[in-house]
Amino acid sequence: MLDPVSRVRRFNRAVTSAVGALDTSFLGRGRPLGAARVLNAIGHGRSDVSEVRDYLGLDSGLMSRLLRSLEDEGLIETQAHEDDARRRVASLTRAGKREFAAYETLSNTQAESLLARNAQAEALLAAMDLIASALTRDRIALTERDPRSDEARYCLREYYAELGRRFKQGFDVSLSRDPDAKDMRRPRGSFIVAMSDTLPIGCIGLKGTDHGYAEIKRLWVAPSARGLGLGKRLMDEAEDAARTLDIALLRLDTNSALPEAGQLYRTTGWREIPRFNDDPYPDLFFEKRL
Amino acid sequence: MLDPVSRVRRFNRAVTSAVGALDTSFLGRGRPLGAARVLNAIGHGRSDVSEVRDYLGLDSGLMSRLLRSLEDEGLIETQAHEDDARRRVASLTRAGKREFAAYETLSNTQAESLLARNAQAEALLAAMDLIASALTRDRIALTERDPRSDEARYCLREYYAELGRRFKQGFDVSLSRDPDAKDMRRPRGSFIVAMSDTLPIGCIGLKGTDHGYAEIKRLWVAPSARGLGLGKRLMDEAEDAARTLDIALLRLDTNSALPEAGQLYRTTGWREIPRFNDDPYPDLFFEKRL
DNA sequence: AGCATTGTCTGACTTTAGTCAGATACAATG
DNA sequence: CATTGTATCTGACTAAAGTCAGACAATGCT
Repeated sequence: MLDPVSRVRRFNRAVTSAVGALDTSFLGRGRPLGAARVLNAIGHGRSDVSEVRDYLGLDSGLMSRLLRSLEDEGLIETQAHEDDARRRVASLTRAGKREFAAYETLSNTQAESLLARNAQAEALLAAMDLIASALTRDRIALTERDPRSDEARYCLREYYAELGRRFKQGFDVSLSRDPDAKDMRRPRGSFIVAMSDTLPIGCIGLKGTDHGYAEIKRLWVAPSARGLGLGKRLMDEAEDAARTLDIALLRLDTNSALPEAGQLYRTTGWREIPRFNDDPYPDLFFEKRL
Repeated sequence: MLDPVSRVRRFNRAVTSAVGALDTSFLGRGRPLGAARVLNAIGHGRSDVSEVRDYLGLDSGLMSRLLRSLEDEGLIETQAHEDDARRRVASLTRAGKREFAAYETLSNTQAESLLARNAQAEALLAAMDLIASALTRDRIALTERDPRSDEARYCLREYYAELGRRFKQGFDVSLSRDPDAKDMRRPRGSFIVAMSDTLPIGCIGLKGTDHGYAEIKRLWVAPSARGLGLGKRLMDEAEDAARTLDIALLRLDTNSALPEAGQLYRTTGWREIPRFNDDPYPDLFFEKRL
């Protein structure tokens, strides 16, 4: 009843019935669930037939029939892939887009009503983020993004907000050496965002300089994604990016108010060095040779 | 991507595939899901056929056939209900108990592996409790329990622990006027536990005295279940219990370090009165005439 | 060019889930 | 004791999901 396993299982039961309710609402549009799922997968940008099939785990025969039934309804069109005529690419027709939008509205409405029913919506959302990150930890994708992209800017905002909370004196980005976006773009550098499904949950910047080394900047992991080893993965990815850019020496600065960061650097081959810049915030400096 | 609705939907997707995986693992025992669900419902103590049918939402014809197939497998036996021969009662055979235990092991193993994969298991469990409570808020059952039952004692332990955290001077139950269990049993009083599925998430005690009034004691709501109006429901239930016991006057004491409690009393017809006991912890005293 | 491989489609099939209209046996009621 | 109601069961049906073996065309490889 009260042990951890029971609590997980209670959660499973609660969530199973909630998920079942969403499935049921999807049936309200007069189409079997299988066809609805294919339509939605296509609507969400999975145009390649084999991609949809893998995503939904369908047999190729079944997949083909579901496509046919959606075609008969006039909701999708398929054509051969331009590079490989064996592969087929599906797209929504005008009617298909309308139908997809109707499913989106259903999903959004049920999500909104869940939030509206709940007084402590922010706590609920934080709990959902945490669980979703834990469940999809094997599917966290590290992707190179432009440092000015929505995803990157979301991460940076969250990162600055967290520094503001953790530094006694707060954090004002204009006082810090804010790296120029172009220093974190290839070929000078790189910016990597960790995506869990559609949510950015971590980032790291590799900032090129003219001093014979590159800097690691803006390493951030969302609170909901801590404990998954994501910081290490981001760091490894940034080091790989540095190697592809023929960068042999990395430096970074950090603050002793972020002990978990210092710990990570010390255990992954970084060496503490004297201060190498005049940024007012950091008080710890590291270097690593690749 | 980052708005509340997207976060809920990301959670839904993450959880759908995790839950789907559990269903799939249940298929590994060579039995359709429907039959497995019936077997598990019976294993969990739902012996009455109509009870299982309601719980699983099955048509009576389908239910009958699933029972038959489990009987053919030698996993269950059915017999007429002893008070009403129309109703049937199902029970597991020896082989059925083994099979049920195997399903339990599957569920437990997957729950354990989820926890084991995760460094921050306690945070994950807290998030799961919160979400499960929010999703099942319409199914929270208030049930009278013996104050010495496992469920009641779990609630009281949690209650004392919370007081210890919230009182500056801590909380030592031996210094407080700990109500005797028999004062919170009928006919002198009552003890009510709020159950969400199998988890106790709140409690309240009605303690009989010999002074012409009864006291409300040990009103507690689990952190994961706050914001659902559960405190008010527990209080209403305790007042109802008092009425059935012909108690006309209620008193309670509380502490100003628990502002949400004082707020609840003030808005539900309680009147502040002078101190009526010498317990060292409370500093606020209320009375309500029924 | 010849041959194996790949991606999709078709037809024939099975299993699972679910519906619905009686049939049957028992219980409650006046 | 007849009537009405209730719980379950049976038979006949449908829809949906899934499986499997081959067909077919395009592609890749030697």
